[in-house]
Parts: sequence; C-alpha cells; structure tokens
Amino acid sequence: MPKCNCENNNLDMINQIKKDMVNDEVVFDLADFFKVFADSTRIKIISVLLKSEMCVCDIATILDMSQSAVSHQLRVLRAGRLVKYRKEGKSVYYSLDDDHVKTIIDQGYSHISH
Amino acid sequence: MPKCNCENNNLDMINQIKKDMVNDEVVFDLADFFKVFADSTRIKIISVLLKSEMCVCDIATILDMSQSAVSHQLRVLRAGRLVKYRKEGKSVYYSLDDDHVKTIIDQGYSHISH
DNA sequence: TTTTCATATGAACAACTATTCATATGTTTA
DNA sequence: TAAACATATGAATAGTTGTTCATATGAAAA
Repeated sequence: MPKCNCENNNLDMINQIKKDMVNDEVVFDLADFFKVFADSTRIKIISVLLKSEMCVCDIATILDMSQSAVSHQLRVLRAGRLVKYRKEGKSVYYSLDDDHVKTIIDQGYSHISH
Repeated sequence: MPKCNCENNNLDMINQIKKDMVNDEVVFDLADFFKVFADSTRIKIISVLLKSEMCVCDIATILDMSQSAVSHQLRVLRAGRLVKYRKEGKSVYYSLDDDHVKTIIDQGYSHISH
C-alpha cells in the first residue's frame, strides 16, 4: 500500500494510523470552526466583543466598516455559535457566547509572537 | 461619530475601544495563523503528525491524497511554522514544531462537541 | 553516468468567500 | 399611519485558495 520506502514506517503502523483517523465529518466541522477565526474582520469583531457587549452599528463605527459587512460577518459568528445576541428596541446587542473564544485567541497571539 | 443611538454606548466608550484596538497588522497575522487550521486536509495532516513523525509519501498514503496536494499543504504548515522537517536520503520527515498546536486543536474539538 | 525515487513547485482551474449595493424586515417615533 | 431608524439578507463581483497536472530538483541505486 505505501508507495515509498521510508524505512522507519512499516505497513502495520500506517494501517493502524489510518484506522485511528478521526471521522471525516468531524474533521470538516473542526476546519469550519477554525474558518470562523480565519478572517481579520471577524477577529476584530471578536476583539471588540471581548471588551463589551455591543450593537451592530457601534461595531461598524469602531471598525470603520459598513453596517452590511459587519452584519454579514456577525451571521458567520452566529452560525459558529461564537456570539449570542439580544434585541432591545431597534438595536441588536451582540456578545461572546463561548468560553473557548478568548483561550483560542490568546493561544493564537501566543504563537504569532513566537 | 456613532451613527446610531444605542443608548448604553456613549462616545467616550467607543473612542476608547477604537483607540485600544489591536494593530491591523497583528490582526492580519492572527487571521493568517488560524487560516492554517481552517482546512480539513491540513487538520488531517496535523492529526497524523500528532501521532508520529512521518514522510510525505506515507502521509499521502494514509490520507488517500496525491503527493502533490500533501506537499502543497505541508508548505502552508511550514510557512505557519507549525511543522519542522528533516531530510534523510530521498525522504523528508515532517513533525510538529509547536506546543500550541495540540492545545488549539483540542480547544476546537472541545467547542464543536459543545 | 543514467535511471529511479521522493519531494517540491509553477500554472491553470474550480470552488469558496468577503464586500458592496440595493432592498427587505421589523421597531420606534412623529 | 407614515417616516425614520437599526439590522438582515440576496445578488453580483473581485479576490483568495485547494487540487490537479506537468515538470523540476536532488539524492540514491544500477
């Protein structure tokens, strides 16, 4: 089955690892989860929400972005279950809805500042 | 400056958060870091390397992928400084090169299995 | 040295994604 | 009720990304 002759990798080991591989669907879900963090706009939105609950318009103001662009990205954050929201009058207030978010962001910072 | 009347967000607060916002370049770097995790192929490669150092060909065999596709993705992992490699004869052995990798993957799993 | 093998890489293409623009929805105020 | 406001969303577009195919590089074997 292996096409090469990497001398330290025997067939048994390869077959074992292949068998132990995580289910494809789980891997896709995990990749989708990280995709949420893989955009600078969404990271900025998360950064703002780490400081305070905030309405869409104020997020747009702080980030110098259009209301539409922010709303589209909040939709992605919602789909990823990273934010929750509450409606109050005409406004919608978003806030973080996951304990892992800060941890993951911090791990990321920790890495890039090697 | 704020275009809306979200009553609990005053101008001072908005300006303060705006001023405290992380530098754009850092945010881009952070997004780029998470982009590395935002692909199922790369997550699979990382999963394999979490178990053992491995040559390119064996990774391709385990994941049922072309050598070229794996090599291209290893390049991305290398650029993100997530893997290191050593050459031995004709083969190149890759392994994980960052303590945060397992932590971040685990955090991800922790989230998606809510 | 020539061939074979393991890996890397450039170009091309298809699929995906973020933003913009226009508009819809739903709430409050006049 | 009509107008104004805050947010959401669909369509279109530009930019990005992952894979394939062909080929290059570099090392070992014949």
